[in-house]
Amino acid sequence: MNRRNTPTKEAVLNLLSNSKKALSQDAIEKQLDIKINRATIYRVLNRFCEDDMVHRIVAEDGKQYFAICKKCEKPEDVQYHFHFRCLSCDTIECLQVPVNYAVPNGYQVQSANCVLTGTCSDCSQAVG
Amino acid sequence: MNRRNTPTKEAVLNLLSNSKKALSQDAIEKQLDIKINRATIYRVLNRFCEDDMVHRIVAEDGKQYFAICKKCEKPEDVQYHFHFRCLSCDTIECLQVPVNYAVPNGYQVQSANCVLTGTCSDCSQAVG
DNA sequence: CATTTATTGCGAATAAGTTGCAATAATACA
DNA sequence: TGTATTATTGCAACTTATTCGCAATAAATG
Repeated sequence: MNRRNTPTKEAVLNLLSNSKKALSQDAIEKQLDIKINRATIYRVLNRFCEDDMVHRIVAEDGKQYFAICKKCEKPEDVQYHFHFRCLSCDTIECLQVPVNYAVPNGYQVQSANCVLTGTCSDCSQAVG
Repeated sequence: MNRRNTPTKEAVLNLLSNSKKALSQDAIEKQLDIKINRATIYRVLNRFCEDDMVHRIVAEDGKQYFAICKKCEKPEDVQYHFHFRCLSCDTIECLQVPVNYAVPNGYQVQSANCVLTGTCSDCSQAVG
């Protein structure tokens, strides 16, 4: 199952690389210049996740969001970080805030999905 | 919009009260003795959440799970806590582990949804 | 250039959750 | 205790996110 390079793959990866926010399939489809099928976008994203190039966030709305962030490049340092969902501008971003936890004996953690929801700094300021 | 007491409401509340795990609508429907419509269960659960009797967790599977836990009784102390999703026994439970975070300036947090996924203590031991 | 097979598009399927509407039943009050 | 008010319920239909089967397309390899 060797991976192949396709325009689709490149386009999605570019978009994610240049985005400061985590993107949903929906958002990706809208922002792409080229028309790519919904199912294809999901498949490309799922492959990225399998290959650990991208991480997946599930927000309180139950939707999946995808992000590449600088911290992902040094996973030893900050394996899991908080995400922030802004209800005002409806975006999700990676925070430079590590997730610290100490689970009770016997629990084995394989992954963490931590999302804080509220108003981001941009939108908080916009009020004043 | 005063709340009324109904058998449905009581049954769901009882189930949640006696459950050590967070339950999905699906699980609730199955565990109930009486047959209650899917939509009704959701409406009852949503009302519980509005009234702060129950809290809602969204897991990595994108599904909603509902729980009453002791910590919820003293929300000042431990407002947010981690949840644990066990892939082995397919359950979600509240951990007595508080969520600590320090968001950057300007961010306003309204809620937190933090789920750790892996193998719970029961299932970890089951291997040996 | 030909072969292999990963990738794509399409349509349909699945699953979670919500909504409109009419019927039912819990509460308040005469 | 009977009646009016309206919260709650069941049903069916709808929405939205995500996946899947399948045939067609197009990377990679040699």
